Amino acid sequence: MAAVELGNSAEPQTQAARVFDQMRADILSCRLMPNERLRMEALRARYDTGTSPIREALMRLHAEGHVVLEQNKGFRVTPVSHATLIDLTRTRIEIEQIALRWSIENGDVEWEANLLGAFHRLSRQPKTDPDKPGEINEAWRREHRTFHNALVAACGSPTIMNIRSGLYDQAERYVALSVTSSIKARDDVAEHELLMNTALERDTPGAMDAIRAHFSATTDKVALTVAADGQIAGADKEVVS
Amino acid sequence: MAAVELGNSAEPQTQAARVFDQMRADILSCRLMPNERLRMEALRARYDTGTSPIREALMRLHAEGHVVLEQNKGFRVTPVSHATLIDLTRTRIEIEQIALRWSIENGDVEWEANLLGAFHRLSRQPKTDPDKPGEINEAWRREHRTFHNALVAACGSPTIMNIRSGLYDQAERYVALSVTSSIKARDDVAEHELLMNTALERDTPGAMDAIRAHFSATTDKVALTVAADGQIAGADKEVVS
DNA sequence: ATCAACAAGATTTTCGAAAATCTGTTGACA
DNA sequence: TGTCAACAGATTTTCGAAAATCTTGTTGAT
Repeated sequence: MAAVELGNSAEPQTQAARVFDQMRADILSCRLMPNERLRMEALRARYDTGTSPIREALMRLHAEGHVVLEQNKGFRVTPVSHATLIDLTRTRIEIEQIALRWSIENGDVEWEANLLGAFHRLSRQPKTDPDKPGEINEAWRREHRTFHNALVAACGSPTIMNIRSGLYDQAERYVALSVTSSIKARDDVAEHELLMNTALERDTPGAMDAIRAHFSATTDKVALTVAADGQIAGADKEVVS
Repeated sequence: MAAVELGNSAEPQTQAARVFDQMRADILSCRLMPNERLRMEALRARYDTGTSPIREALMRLHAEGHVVLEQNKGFRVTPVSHATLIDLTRTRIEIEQIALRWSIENGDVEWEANLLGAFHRLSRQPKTDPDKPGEINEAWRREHRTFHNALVAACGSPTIMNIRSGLYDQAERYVALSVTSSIKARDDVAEHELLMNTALERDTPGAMDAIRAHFSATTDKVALTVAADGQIAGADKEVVS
């Protein structure tokens, strides 16, 4: 009766967990657009499973703030707004500063080594996809996340790390919305290098400034895409199977 | 089959939502003890509903960190530990400082008035239950929460407020564990008054110190109850119907 | 005496249909 | 012509049983 128990990656997963992961990825990458209605029937077809796992996944996504829910009116992908983006950024700056401050205090040689490695890998990745220009390079996104994780990895507080990754997820959605816009410009590498160097030199005030600058710059770019008043183009539509 | 449809407060609720609220309250107050196993059958009996609503509620509680889940081995109330309490407190101090700092910057007359009112109501509540000494006064707990909310109500950041209330919930569980211990001692009123006054005077540095002191003091009391190494007495048991 | 394999029991997880709820439209009445 | 009530269709929510999975206790071989 032994299923594929081997170590592909994480096969022995429950249905609901699989749907949760996939759906979450779909939302964060905006394959499911903000404010899009999520109908049971459509989702069941899309993820090929029963209603219970779908419902469970939606409930978890709801608790994490990725979908909203109205009584007996079903689920929607959490809408985006200019105000939310501003608030999110402001908060992220604060949280990230805490994490980095603690990381600088606690970081050991291992942390330094990992950080250097993560920066190197990131700096060698092109930001835009070589094949499909205008789209973001998937590998770059992975390395970018890894770099920022490495930066605060030594912070030593699971609670802060949890909060931080939740906020990172939220922000990722806004970035995904803006990929169609111009991606080029802006010297990311220099910003990341500054972050790394101030951290390695244990220059806490400098690192705090670098964090603020980096996040502000990112947001300014993204904010252009999200209309100051309301919705994003393409929302309100149904699930695309 | 018609249940109690009357309008106590917010009746027209979905089953799962009701179970979620009740169960959450049971966990935060430690009527469901840390690390306690949560069996479907027992929960269905306890909350008088089907498996689906229970499962949904558990999933949401899982996402909020109130229960943990192992593949095909069911759910447990999230365990407590000394280390977690320390980390939680450290983080709460930082978050609360941010919220209060912003609140002091943005607070208007309305905010000041509410804060004064909340403090007054809190100061007039006895901390221990007049009937059952040794147990915390339910009204006091409500007013206490209200006061701390009022303190940061003007912070203007939904994101920070969300994070904050999540941490408050987590902490509440630890406080509930320690109620059986000595509650008396320690001049809460003075601490809260100091918090209020520094805030009203827009003395941000003073308020930051007051926050740190207040949270540290609370935790020191609670920490005595949670063994430095491991579990709390009475855990590991089953659901008590 | 120790360990592995097996079987019975208990528990979680999933499914599909039934029940409850909401939305939009039609038609009657003022 | 405008308002309201009732109906029909669509959707969410719940239930109870079936399927899959894990745990525990027993047997048999080394």
